[in-house]
Amino acid sequence: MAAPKPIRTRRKMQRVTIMDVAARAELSPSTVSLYFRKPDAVSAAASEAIARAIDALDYVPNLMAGGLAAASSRVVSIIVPSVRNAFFAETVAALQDELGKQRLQVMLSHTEYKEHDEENLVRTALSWAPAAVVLTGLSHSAATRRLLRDSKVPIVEIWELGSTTMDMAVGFHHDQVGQTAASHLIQRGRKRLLFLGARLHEDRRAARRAEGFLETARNAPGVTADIIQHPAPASAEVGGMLLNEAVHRFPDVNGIACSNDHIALGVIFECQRLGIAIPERLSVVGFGDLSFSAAANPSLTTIRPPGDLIGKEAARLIIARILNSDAQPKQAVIDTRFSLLHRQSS
Amino acid sequence: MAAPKPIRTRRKMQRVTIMDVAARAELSPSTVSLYFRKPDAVSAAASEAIARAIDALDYVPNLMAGGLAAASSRVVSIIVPSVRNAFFAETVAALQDELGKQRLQVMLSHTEYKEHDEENLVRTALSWAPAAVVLTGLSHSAATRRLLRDSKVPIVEIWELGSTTMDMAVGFHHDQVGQTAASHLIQRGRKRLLFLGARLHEDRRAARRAEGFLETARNAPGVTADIIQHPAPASAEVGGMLLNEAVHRFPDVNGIACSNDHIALGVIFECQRLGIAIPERLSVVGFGDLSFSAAANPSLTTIRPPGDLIGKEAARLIIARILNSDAQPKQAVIDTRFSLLHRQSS
DNA sequence: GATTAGAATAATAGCGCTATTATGTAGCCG
DNA sequence: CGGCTACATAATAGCGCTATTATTCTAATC
Repeated sequence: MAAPKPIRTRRKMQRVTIMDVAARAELSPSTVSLYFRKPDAVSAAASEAIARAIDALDYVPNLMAGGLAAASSRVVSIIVPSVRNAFFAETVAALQDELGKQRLQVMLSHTEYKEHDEENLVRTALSWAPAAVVLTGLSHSAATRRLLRDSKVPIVEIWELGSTTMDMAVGFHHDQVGQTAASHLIQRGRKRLLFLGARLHEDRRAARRAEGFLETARNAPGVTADIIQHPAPASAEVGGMLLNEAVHRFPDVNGIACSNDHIALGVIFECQRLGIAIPERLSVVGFGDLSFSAAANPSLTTIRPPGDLIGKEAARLIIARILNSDAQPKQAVIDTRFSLLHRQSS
Repeated sequence: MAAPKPIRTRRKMQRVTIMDVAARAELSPSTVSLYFRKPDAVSAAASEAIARAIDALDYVPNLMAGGLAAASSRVVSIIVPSVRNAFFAETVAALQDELGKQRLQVMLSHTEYKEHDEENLVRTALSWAPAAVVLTGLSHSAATRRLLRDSKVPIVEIWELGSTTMDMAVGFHHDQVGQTAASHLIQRGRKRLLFLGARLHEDRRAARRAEGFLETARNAPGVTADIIQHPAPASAEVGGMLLNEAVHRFPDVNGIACSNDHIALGVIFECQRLGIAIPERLSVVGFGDLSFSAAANPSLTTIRPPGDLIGKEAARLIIARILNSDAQPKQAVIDTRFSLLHRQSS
């Protein structure tokens, strides 16, 4: 007489699995799986039976099991400096919209401008065997680069263009933004220029805009230019403080470019308080074209970065790469440019 | 003579697995797994050997395999109306900071205020066996509720409080915001009040603020109040348009509450253009205390919702629930309140 | 020094799904 | 009408990890 077989293992589990669906539809699990992955390969009758079973059982697929079996997931990992920042929020939103259409999920992380955190975030991102990784900017640690290269995952670097690219990139040249701002102010007859910047020590892209600005301004005959900066994140309050410092240190200033529109808005308000006429006595150029810029008084001349387009193009590259996964991956660099919106403030 | 055994299956795989690490450290995979999950249970010598092996091999754990085996993941799924919206961006950032400390990953989705999309997003979220789900607001479809209830996953509803809660909630009462704005204007001696709102048909929380405003205003003796709205999302531009409509339709208006600070900013700019003195002829109250509100000219009286605190508290509840997963889950409702910041505009 | 609790490590058995291969079944041709 | 292709479905064998159970190995006790 055999000893009663003891129940040995007890495992947690999903309530409804693909096996339950298959049983109810009187088909094999393989066919149900196929129904999800390649619906066209399943007959109409089978499809209907499966759909009914799914509905009746309220089946929710387990994407972790699927991803493990397929050795890949439908997750796209996005790492931005900050979600609080309207620029990146716009790009993230666009990415999510476009990727969502292909049933790709967004996993979001932010570095809060601490670049050395990026490696950990990338490591965690790769733990999910993502379909692609989106990074902000071009400067990444050697370890981060190695991790990503070894993983063979498609990479898109966004919001900045430069000389090197890991895989794909979508963005624009920030030094050109600074150059454009300077050129515009000079064209408006301004000779004493300032760049007001926030957090330039951490925000490399803003720093590059400042450099481009200075370069163009100092190469122009009869024009002088300087940078005034503040370590805090950009805000209207910081903009007001910077404007005060500007008129104190450089009373003859007549052209100002700001690292972004928050700063510029602060400048506008502070000039109203100080009775400095814009644009008569002082021309102001911003960066960002934020939601308030066109409605400001005076309306703000600004340089608009195509945050939305960056997201859309990045998504397009990712999707193209995924659909063409057998083909030789080819590098892609998309320069989205930017546009100067000339309004009342200059 | 046996036929040569043909190679049958070929599978994609991770380059370095926990088995490789174990082999290199001359330990079993179990011990390596333990090293990750309960480091204290592994001897110092073993820990060191494992750490060395991980480093040498550049091992990246596969969280999908881990999640599948453990029947749970370290993902927290967050569903907000819009990441473009500074309010939610702040909360998402705070959540991410706090959850990140516990090695919990954020998976983000947005509905763009289309409530009927929420069910699909929740379904996808649940496919990852998340450790928790965070939803915005209290109104969810019956199917969404059922999905979530059946999943037994901890739920936190944020940014709104009301009579019912699915599981846990962190937020405040939006009708009280409207009441506070109205009371404040009345206290400042204003009798002809307006609420300027954007997208009230989709943004239920803004609509509730409007209701609260109207209720309090109309219950006050000698006070009249109306709502003017615009279907577009809130922006300074819309604010300017609404102010124009306001002074046209109600020339005697002397107190305005706005559905948020973008609207209020537009009102301020438009009043500057029209020569309407704030606060002498018109008092303005906003909602949000956005980055520009304190720096505006005049500085904007506004009601500050604690977006950051909401994120922190939500994270706290989630972490507490996860750490106490064996205990009876207990409902929790946290009223974060909000605060009126009295500045120059009223 | 035999006994044993406790700590550390190892073996075992899947988690739920997909990719691959195998099988069955029509449809078509010479 | 045998044989072949194309299509639909099923069987098979894991993906890389964790939870459980089993086995050591140490250290403490009498």
